[in-house]
Amino acid sequence: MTKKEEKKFEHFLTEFKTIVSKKGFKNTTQKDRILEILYFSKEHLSAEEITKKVQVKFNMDIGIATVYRSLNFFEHMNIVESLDVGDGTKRFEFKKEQHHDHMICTNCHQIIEFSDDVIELNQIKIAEKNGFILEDHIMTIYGLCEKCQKTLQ
Amino acid sequence: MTKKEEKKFEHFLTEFKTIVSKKGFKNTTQKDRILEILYFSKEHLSAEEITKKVQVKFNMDIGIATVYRSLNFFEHMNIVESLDVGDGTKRFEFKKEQHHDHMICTNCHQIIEFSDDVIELNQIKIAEKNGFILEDHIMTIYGLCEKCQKTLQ
DNA sequence: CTACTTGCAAAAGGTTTGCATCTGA
DNA sequence: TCAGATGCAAACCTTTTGCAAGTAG
Repeated sequence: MTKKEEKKFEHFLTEFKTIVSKKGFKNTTQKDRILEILYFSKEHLSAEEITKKVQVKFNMDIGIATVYRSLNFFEHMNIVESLDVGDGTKRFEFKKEQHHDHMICTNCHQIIEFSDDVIELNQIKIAEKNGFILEDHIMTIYGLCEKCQKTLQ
Repeated sequence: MTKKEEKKFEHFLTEFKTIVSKKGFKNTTQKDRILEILYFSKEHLSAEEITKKVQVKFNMDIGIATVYRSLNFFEHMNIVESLDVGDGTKRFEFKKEQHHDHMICTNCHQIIEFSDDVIELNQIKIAEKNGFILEDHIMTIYGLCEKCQKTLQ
């Protein structure tokens, strides 16, 4: 990761911790580390993977329960979102500024991210039409990726 | 359910059982009953709910393992699909002719079905653009339904 | 007959919870 | 100081699996 990205993260973290304090929660090293792993991860991580990455990168052992509790906390704080890939575990990712959706290979579980304005717009329309207050949405396309198409031939 | 719907189901079941036989699998009363419950259910059912409904409607006890195995079998046969509502259980529904997506209330977990041609079309485009062979897709919108908007005020 | 199914109970696997201890503010 | 956070282990829940017995074709 570049110096610039690091700065960006540090800035985000400082701001986030202020909000946490204001809401009466406490900032801890554990939360910081988990967040840092999520922030810089290009993959969607499971709780167990996060635990391991924290151990490797920061030489710090965190209880898996703490990881789950932090993840739920971050989800409530709306800075992390979870995703069901269909491999039996919940996976988490840092919520980027711009929304995106996922395309998942049913064979190798590889995840490709994409975003599409037309779909975004239509989701809003549909929610309105049904009287829903839109909170979030998941659009996941399942299929065979190019690599697996060849492998399975 | 009307007589006409019953006829339709019987016809479907006969046809499906022929395919099952051809593929070398066996037809059983258990599978028939589970399928009948799914076919006529307006809700998306969990394995446990299906087990209970079979017991009530047909006065027949089915092991939960059998229900799960049948459900997986039906999914492979492409006549049933599963859905993650976010309440900790997998839910199943009979695959209707026309595809539809789901809008789920994050408070009461009520499910509204909808379909939207624009979204369907764009999914195909996105899959193509990324070299995926489209198999399936999930489009789920999360929000607060009208009822819960009032309740939570 | 015999390969596929079922049912039971045990196992598995992910996630949550109770509780004593610790710690940030 | 003390409410919130952590870590451990146990508990929970849903789903899967091994195996002996049953049954469709």
